[in-house]
Amino acid sequence: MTLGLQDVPDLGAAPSTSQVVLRHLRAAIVSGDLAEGAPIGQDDVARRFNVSKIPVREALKQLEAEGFVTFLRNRGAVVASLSEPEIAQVFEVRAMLEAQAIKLAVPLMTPEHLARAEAAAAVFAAEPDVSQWAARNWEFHSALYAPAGRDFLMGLIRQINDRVARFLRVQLTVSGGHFHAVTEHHEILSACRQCKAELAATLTHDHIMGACRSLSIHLPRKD
Amino acid sequence: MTLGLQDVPDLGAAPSTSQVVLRHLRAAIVSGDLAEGAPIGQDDVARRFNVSKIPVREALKQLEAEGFVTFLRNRGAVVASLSEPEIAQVFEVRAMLEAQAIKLAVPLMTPEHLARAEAAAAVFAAEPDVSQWAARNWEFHSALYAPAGRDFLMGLIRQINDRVARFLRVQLTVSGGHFHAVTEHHEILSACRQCKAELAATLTHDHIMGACRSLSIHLPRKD
DNA sequence: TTTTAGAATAACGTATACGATCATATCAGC
DNA sequence: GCTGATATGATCGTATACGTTATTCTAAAA
Repeated sequence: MTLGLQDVPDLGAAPSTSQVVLRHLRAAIVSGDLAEGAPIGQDDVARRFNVSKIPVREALKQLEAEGFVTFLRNRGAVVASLSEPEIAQVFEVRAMLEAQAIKLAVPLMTPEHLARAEAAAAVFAAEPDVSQWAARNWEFHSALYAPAGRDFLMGLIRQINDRVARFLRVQLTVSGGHFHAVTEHHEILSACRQCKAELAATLTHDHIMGACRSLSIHLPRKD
Repeated sequence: MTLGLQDVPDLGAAPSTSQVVLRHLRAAIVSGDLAEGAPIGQDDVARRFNVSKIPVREALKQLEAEGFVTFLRNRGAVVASLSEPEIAQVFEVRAMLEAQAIKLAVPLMTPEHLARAEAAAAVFAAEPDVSQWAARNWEFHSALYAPAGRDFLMGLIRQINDRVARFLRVQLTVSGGHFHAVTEHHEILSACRQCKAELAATLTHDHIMGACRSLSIHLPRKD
C-alpha cells in the first residue's frame, strides 16, 4: 500500500533560512511596506530575523536578480526604484503578455474556470480594504490566465506584476481606478463567456494600458 | 588642471567578487560549457577562483533567481534543466516578445540601424565557427529590436534567449538549421526595409516557432 | 560663518570555522 | 551471495570574525 503518500509532509521542502528571509523581504517590497529607495541594512535585517548576515545577503542577491533591490557598492541594498518611462515599459510588456495569455486561455476555459474568475472578480469588486485591492486584482487576473496552462508565461506575468505592484496600488486608489477596473473586468469576463478570445485579449490589453495612462497622469509628482 | 581625468580608471566600478563569479558561471552555462544537470560544487568553484564560498553562493543564488541553476536541499546546485514542454513554452514567449519588439522597432529604423542589422546578418551567415552561431544569431536579433528603444523588453528577451541558448545551439546545427535561419533573416530584413512592421513581426514569430518545431523533432532523445 | 581636513563610527564585503546533512563504502546478518 | 545497517568522508548551510569602505561628526582655518 502507498501509505497515504499525499498526507506525508514533504521533508526536504523545509525552507532554508535564506528562503524565509527572501519571502518576507519580497512581500514587504511588493506590498509597499518598504518604500522605494529605502535602504535595507544587512545587520538590521539579520537582527530582526535573528540570523547571521549570510542568509540575508543571499536573499538580497536573489531580489537583485528579480529586480526588486539595487546594490550600491559598499553602501548596501536599497529598494529598486522605477522611473516613469520604465514603468510605462513594464506596463507595455504586461499588456502584451497578459493579452496573449488570455487569448490562449479563452478557448480552454471550462465553466468551472469561468466561475472561479467571476468569483474572483466579485471578491475584488466587494473588497472594502484598499490595501488588499492589488492582491485581489491579481487573483482575478491569474484566474483568467490559468486555463491556458502556460506555467512559464504565468510565472513571468506574476513576476512583472510584482515589480509594479506598488504602482498598481496607487493606480487603483486614484480617481475611481477601482471602479474602472471593476467594470472592465466585467467586460473581459463577458468576452470570455462568449468565447471571443481576440476581444478578450484586446480588452485586457486596453485595461492594462489604461491603467498605465491613468498612472502617468497621477504619478508625475516628481519634484 | 584636470589631471587627465578621462584616463583615470573608475574605482568604485570595480566589480565585486560575487559579480565576477556570477558572470563566469552564467557564461559557462549559457555557452553550454556546463552541461544540463551538471553539479556545481561550491568548494570546487571557490578553489578555482581562489575565493571563499560566500561569493560563490551569492552568485549561485542570483543564477537561481534567473533560472539558470537549481538548488537541491543539502545537495548543492546543478545546472537547471528544461523539459521539452517547458522549452516549447519558452519559445512561445520568445516568439511573442520578439515579434512585438520588431513591430515596435520597424517604424523607428534608420538606414544606420538597417545597415547594422544587415552587417550582423552577414556575419552570422558567414560565421564558420559553429560554436559562435548562437552568439552571432543573438547579435542579429538584438540589432533588429534595438531601434525600438525598449530597454526593459530587450532585457527580458535577452534573458529568455540566454535561458534557451543551449538549445538554440543544437537547433542551429541540426538539419540545416543555420541555413534556414540565414534565409529567414533575409526575409525579415526585407520586410524591415519596406517598413512592413506587421510582416516583419509575423516572420519573426514564425522564425522562432519554426526553430521550436525543429527542436521538438530533433531533441526528443529522451530515454 | 562657511568650508575643509581628519578621525571616529557604522556598515559592507569577504574569509575562516563549525555543526548538520547526505552520499558512499564497509561489515554484520540472513 | 545478497540485503540492510552503520561508519566514514565530503559537502552544504550558517555563524562568527576581520579588514575595508563610506559616512558623519568635530575641529580648525579662511
